[in-house]
Amino acid sequence: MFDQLFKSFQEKVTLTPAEMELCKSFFIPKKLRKKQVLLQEGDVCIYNAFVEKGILRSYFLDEKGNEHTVQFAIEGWWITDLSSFLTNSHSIYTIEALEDSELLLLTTEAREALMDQIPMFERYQRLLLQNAYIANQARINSTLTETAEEKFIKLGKAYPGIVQRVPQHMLASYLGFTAETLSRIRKHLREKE
Amino acid sequence: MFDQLFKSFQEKVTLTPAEMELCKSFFIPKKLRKKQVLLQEGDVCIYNAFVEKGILRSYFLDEKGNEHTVQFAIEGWWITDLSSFLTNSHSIYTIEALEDSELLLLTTEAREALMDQIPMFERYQRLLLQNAYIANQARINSTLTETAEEKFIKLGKAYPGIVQRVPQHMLASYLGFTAETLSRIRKHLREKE
DNA sequence: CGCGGGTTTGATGATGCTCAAGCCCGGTGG
DNA sequence: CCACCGGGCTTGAGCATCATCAAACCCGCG
Repeated sequence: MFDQLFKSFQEKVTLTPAEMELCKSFFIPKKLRKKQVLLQEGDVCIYNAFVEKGILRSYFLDEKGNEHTVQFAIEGWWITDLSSFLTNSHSIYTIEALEDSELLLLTTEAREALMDQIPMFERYQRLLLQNAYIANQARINSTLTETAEEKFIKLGKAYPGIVQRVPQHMLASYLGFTAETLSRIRKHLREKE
Repeated sequence: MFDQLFKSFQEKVTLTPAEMELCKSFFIPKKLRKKQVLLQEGDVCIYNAFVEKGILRSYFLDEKGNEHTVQFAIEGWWITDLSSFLTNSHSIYTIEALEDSELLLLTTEAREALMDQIPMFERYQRLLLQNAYIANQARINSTLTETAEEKFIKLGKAYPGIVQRVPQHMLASYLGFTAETLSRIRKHLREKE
């Protein structure tokens, strides 16, 4: 149940066995079926979710009704609406499971308590935030400099696990173009070889 | 000299007068003339810079030689290449002054020391990072959903201080389009009224 | 006064979007 | 077991937005 989580800890910080044991009590295990929703647009996001198994995504709708995927999260990743979670504001995002999934949830209070009791957990959280910030910066640069085809190729290289497990139109909405465009890109790549 | 910095502290956390006094010794005051460079592409970013006076920007060049502005920073803002600063990697960005400016610099070591000695400073840093993350998320959403004209209007509303003080082509490169397009957008907005 | 960076304007073109239709395939109910 | 349904993917035609390239203009500064 906590395999992926502890693996994630160990990649960034060092926790004692006692601390790991203590951790367990703060997380709420939760299973989601495919298409079930963890956070509904308009609600306040009260959970930081860690994915033990499965795959989720967050997305929002613009005024024209177009879907924009913000993030995917597979095993070993965190997902939440940080803006809503941190400021208790209403979220514009929806977070849903794309496969049957197993999560470990952390409420705001549990997170604060953990940071108080285990200093290394605060460090872990800060490192996560730093990495997320840097990844977002890279994503902005990518939208400014790359063509649709380059973005898709890069995504495939960076996250092959995601490209294979997710419907095409969601990849397209993540990369910032339409499903039709992605279809044509794939055709073009096929014809190249 | 520290007016803007202490103002920024007070907006986010509470420091005792003694802590404020202690802080001062960790910062390195630095003046930059217009067009002078704080961080050169290829170097490792060793400073977190706080702007007391003036205005700076960070930018990078893509393979075609096009300039992309990443961030502007006016009085009361921080600017750095966080990715390079935190991981000691070579920066792809250049940071330069757009006007004669006065900065307060924080090295990696000074930052760590301050976080050790003043817990509220660590909280302040975390809040900055959170805000930066949220702002980046909003910027990504904006590029996905808005037209060039909408982006420009929004920028004017959000940061009128920047729009007035910065050359047009830098605004365009920040917003993700060309100087010619921005010129046409401005013409269009003029003709509307 | 002349230079040069920044901005404007015009003509043309590429990239990706929209709308519409057809196809493929897996799931469901008769 | 088959027919049907529907979601997702593909394909095509026309179109909108913005980029590119080139020229002219404007204006502050040396």
